[in-house]
Amino acid sequence: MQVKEDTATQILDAAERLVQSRGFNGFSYAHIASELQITKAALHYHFSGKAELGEALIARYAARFADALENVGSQFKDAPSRLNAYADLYLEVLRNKRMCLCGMLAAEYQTLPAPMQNTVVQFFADNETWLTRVLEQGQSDGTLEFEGPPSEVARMIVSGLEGAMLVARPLDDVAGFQAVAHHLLTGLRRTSPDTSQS
Amino acid sequence: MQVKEDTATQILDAAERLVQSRGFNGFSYAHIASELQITKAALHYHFSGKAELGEALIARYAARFADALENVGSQFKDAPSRLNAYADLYLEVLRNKRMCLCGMLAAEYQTLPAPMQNTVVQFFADNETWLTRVLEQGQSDGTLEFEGPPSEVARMIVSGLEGAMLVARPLDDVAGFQAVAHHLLTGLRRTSPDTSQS
DNA sequence: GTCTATAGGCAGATAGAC
DNA sequence: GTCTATCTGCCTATAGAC
Repeated sequence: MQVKEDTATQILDAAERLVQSRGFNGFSYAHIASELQITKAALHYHFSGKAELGEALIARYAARFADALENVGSQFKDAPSRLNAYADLYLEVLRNKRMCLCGMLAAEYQTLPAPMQNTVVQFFADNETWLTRVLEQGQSDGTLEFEGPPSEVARMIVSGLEGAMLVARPLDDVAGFQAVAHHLLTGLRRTSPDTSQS
Repeated sequence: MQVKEDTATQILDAAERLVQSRGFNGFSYAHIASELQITKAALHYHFSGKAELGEALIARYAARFADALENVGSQFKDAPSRLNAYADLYLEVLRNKRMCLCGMLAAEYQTLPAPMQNTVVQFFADNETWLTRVLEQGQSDGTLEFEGPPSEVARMIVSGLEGAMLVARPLDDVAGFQAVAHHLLTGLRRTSPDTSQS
């Protein structure tokens, strides 16, 4: 592994952390420049403008997330385990004291350049598609049980996890996030521990 | 009712709408001024700075929300109805194409002045307290059934609704929000409609 | 209460040297 | 690739007239 990443990657890393903690309207080229000890002008060499940097940011994030989903799919075979692993992806982001990149951008949606808006929407659509398939799988093999269309439940999972991150950060309550994730997912398990009489 | 509200109220109304749609870092005094057809300087007469305006904004929003919760408590007596009415408060905000004020500020939390941060946290705490009481009531009288501490379920409801708003706005999908709210709340009802054979 | 005028700073961005 | 220097514009905020 190289000791130092290339500048473009360093810029993306810094920008990503800044957006996930402060929002797209809450950071500037000056923030990144001072952190990397280079000038603002140098940033423009790598990313022509803030909008282009933002697009690159979402593209990399979405690609990384897609990879993570693929890993989840290969490491876990049953639907409940896949859902747990999915929630753990969010948990790791929160542990780094960050909001989901696209969750943050969703809040600022109305102020974003159109290309960024479209990519944010695509991110949520892709997540729901993946979740829908997992839910259908669990419903078919009997490991999951729920009412209504799987796509609606998928939306509930995405919404619940995004909202749990959103609320957990001001409250500085990682355990609260985990509790919400647990409640969201255990409600879908067919083999609930012991709710009624055996 | 008066034909024209006083200027301070008009400013709060405009600022509220702007923050709920664009975020605290996504609007400026210039936006409000042009909307109300007055100058930026006039705004400073009513609210000395953006931070003070922000504090006033949350204070009014929280007071209004507290009133709404009181109304819900007096209009509906059983826990499931109260939860439905609670979710409808969020639905109305979304119908106006807005994000919950404190949900938006939660995203921008790290960039907010300290007094605003504290009030945002208080908002969520108050909501969870109210919901916890409703959940305890429903659990006692048997209209609700769930596992784990009521406070955790309260957190799940707040998180789920906030997240559902967050995601619904970019997707422009009010129906999706309603579906999520339905799934979140029906999972708590003891008398589920007809999940198994009759 | 609202205005004009302006201060002082930071934003995103560019030109051109090295 | 990175720099210095600079531009233009918008930001929050203030002074002082009306």
